[in-house]
Amino acid sequence: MNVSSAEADRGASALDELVGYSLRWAHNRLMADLGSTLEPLGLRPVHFAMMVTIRETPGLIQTALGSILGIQRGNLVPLVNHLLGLTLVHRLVSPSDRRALMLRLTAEGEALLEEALALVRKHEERMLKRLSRREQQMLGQLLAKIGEE
Amino acid sequence: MNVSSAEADRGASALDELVGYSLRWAHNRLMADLGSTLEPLGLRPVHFAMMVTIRETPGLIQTALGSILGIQRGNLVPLVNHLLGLTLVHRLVSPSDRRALMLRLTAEGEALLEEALALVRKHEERMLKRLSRREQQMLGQLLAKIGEE
DNA sequence: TATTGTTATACTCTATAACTATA
DNA sequence: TATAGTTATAGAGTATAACAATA
Repeated sequence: MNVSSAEADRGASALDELVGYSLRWAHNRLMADLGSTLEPLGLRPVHFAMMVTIRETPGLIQTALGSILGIQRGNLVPLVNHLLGLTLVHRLVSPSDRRALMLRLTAEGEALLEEALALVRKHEERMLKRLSRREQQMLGQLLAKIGEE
Repeated sequence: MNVSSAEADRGASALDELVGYSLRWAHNRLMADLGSTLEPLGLRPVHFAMMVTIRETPGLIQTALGSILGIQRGNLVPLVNHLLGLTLVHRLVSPSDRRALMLRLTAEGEALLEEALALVRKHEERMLKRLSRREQQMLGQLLAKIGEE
C-alpha cells in the first residue's frame, strides 16, 4: 500500500469515526516500517516473530510454532525453509515423536536475532516517539481489550 | 488466520512487549469480525470503505478514490467492477476530463450502504465493549499518533 | 509529456484439502 | 483413528510495468 500518498489525500470522513479505520492505518504504517527495518537482514516480520518464538521455547515443534503465531501448518513450510536456507535454524526429529520436527536457532541465528531485536527496538521507538511511556502502556492495554468477550 | 486457536496457545513472550505485536492481533481480530459482518451483504471491508467514500465525495473519480483509500489504480479495477456488477454504483465519464470516470452510488447502493453502516456500528460496539467511551476516544487518538513525525 | 483507466503479472498472506509417515 | 509435516491449490492484498485514450 502506498501509505504516504494515500494519507496526504485523506480528509474528514465518516470512516474516521470508526476505530477500525484508525487501526488499519496504524497497522499499515507500522508494518511497512517494520518490513523495511528487517529487510537488510533478509527477514520479513513473520520470520522475526518465528525466531523470537523458537528461541524462547526449547523443543518447539512446527505445529506448536504455527499455533502460537497463527500460521497454518501448510503455510509454515516455506517460512521455515527460508530460515533453513539462511542457516538461521536447525531442524531435528523429536526423540519422543518421530513425526515431529523440533526447531532451534543456530549460532548464526542467535547472532542475527540479536541484530534484529536491536533494529526492532529502534523501530518501535521511532514509531511511538509521539507517545509518552505511559501512553504506550495504555495503548497496549487498550489494544488487548479489542474483540475480547 | 486462525485467531482463536493461536490465541489459546499464546504465553508470555518478548513479542508481547512490542506494541506492534498487540496491534497485529487487534487488527486481525477486528478485520476478521468486520469481514463476517459484511459478508451477508456481498461486500468486503474494502468495498464498504469505497462506498462510504464515494457517497461523501460528489464527482469522485477512480484515481482519487484509490488515493484516499491507499489502493493503486490497477488494483481498483476489479473492486469497482464488483460494485458495478451488484449495481451499487454508476460510472460516468467526467464532463471536464474525458479520461476520467466519476463514481456515484445508485439508489440500490445508497440503501445497501445504510444497511452496512448499521451492521458496522454494531460490529464496532461489539469489538469495543470492554472499553469505556473515554477509552475508545483515547485509543483513536493514540493510534493516530503511531508513525507520526 | 503527463495522466486516467486498463491489462498483465508477480509475490505475499491466508485457507482448505489430500497425501505420507508415524502415533 | 488421529496427528506432524508436506504438497497443491485458490482467493485476496499489494506492487510494478506497459498500453490506449485523452489532456
